[in-house]
Amino acid sequence: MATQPESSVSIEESPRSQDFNQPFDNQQEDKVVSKKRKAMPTWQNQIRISTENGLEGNTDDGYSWRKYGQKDILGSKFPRSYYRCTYRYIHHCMARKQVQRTNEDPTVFEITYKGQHSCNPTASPSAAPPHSPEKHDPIEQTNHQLALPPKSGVSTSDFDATVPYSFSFPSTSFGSIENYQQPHLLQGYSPSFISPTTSGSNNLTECSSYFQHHDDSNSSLTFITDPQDLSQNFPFNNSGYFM
DNA sequence: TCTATTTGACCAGG
DNA sequence: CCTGGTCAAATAGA
Repeated sequence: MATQPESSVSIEESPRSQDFNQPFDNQQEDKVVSKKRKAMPTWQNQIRISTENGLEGNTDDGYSWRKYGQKDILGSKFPRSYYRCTYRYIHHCMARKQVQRTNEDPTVFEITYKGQHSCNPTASPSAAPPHSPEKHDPIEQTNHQLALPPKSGVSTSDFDATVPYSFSFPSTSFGSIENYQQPHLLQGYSPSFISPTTSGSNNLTECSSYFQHHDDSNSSLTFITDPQDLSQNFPFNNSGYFM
């Protein structure tokens, strides 16, 4: 049974009192429910899904995401999906992703990435060959609203590569996921903070665990793509958000 | 059978 | 008080 990832869960993750457990009974609630949940890099990306080709709809950035929740956002016509790295407990990958379809343009998906990946992308050839003709990517599941006709055509990725984080998705060139680079800003931070104790497995991937610093004011690693950049995609409001 | 997804409820922050 | 975010249990699919 030790093979089950759950074992790790019980060890790493403490049972969060939720139903009928008093949070006061904990003896080490010191870190339980950390007060500061922020202090993590956050950047947004807008992915436009061409109605003619769902290729862009492939929000898969090369990592394995597991949906852990969906909530309706006030003012948003579509619910927001919450994803977290599949290897959260395996590699302490606290990377999360939020996908929300814009209210005005259902073809545009606003993906908000939170945290950095401490695991390697699933670029494994055994998992997804670069020549994958077409994978049934569930897009954003909730496509019942607007079924995008699957079609194999040219991908007109209008995605702005203005982002300083080389966040260009393999739109036209599939298979070059390896050059997927995350904001190197992390490197400039305190990468010396590693937890070799638990993930002592085999440094298959250096954990650039930024984790939470003592700071929570605003000097955190919160960086978002230039608001102006968003304006280009969102003529609705230059405030950075629609509506 | 296992894994991923779904849905509801709970909690914390503003 | 309301909204957003997360977890946990149940269900579906492979």
